[in-house]
Amino acid sequence: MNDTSPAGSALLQVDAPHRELLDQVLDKWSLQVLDVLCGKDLRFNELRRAIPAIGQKSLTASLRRLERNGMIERVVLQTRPVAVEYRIAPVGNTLNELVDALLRWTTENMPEVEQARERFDAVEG
Amino acid sequence: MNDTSPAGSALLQVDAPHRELLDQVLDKWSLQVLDVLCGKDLRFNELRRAIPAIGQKSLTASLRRLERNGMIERVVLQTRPVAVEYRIAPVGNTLNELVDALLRWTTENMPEVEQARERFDAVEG
DNA sequence: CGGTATCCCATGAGATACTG
DNA sequence: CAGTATCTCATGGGATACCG
Repeated sequence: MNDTSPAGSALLQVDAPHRELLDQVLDKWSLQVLDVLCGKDLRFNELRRAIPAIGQKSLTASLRRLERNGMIERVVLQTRPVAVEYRIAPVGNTLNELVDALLRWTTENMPEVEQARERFDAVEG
Repeated sequence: MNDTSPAGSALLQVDAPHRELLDQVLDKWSLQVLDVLCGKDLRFNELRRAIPAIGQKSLTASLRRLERNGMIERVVLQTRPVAVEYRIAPVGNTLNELVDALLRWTTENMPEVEQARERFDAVEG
């Protein structure tokens, strides 16, 4: 690759399948759903309580998307009335490890980020 | 932590500062802007050509956000007419390494993801 | 060249009501 | 309990025109 070739990975382009997958599993709510399910299996309403800010509609959409991509499994327990349990799939666990790495990155770099923000806001203030 | 404690990292909650930082530097376009700038420094219109799908407005917004958080630097070259160059900051480079890890994850798990999608789509068809 | 300003629309997501 | 259906609204982002 010489210095006139286009930089950047094609996998990150908005229409690329890899990028589409990232968008579907790392969206606003799925990040958190995945995270709480890594701790333990939970039922629908337990998830709602674990993530108080989420709405029914968003939780349902997030669960369906994560299930469709194989990150979690939906288990219908044959009780009366029926109960539904969600559990993390192995591949979902590997994704969560990367999310944890992102979280560690934010923690390590937060001081530097806040200094940058102060400098920026001071100029354009 | 026993098995009745709430699962999940508080840092991922929607109003947490760490989460807000992730949202600001990993949004739809910033991911790609960061990526192409990791290869080489680029001017505004060079960035537009490197990311054809991006609009002026989105590019400007993305660059400002990345600059404010210290991920990139905006350098005004004193030429005639004035030129502006954007370059990745060290902290931006460390972030890009994590994004690369995410991309590798998608590549490794794409076959399994596609199988999961087929199973899901076959049932709810 | 490197933006800013304005209008417009599609999507995400909250609130609320209802159902097997 | 575990959703579905509907309405509404805020935000992101595309298109276009203009500016120093």
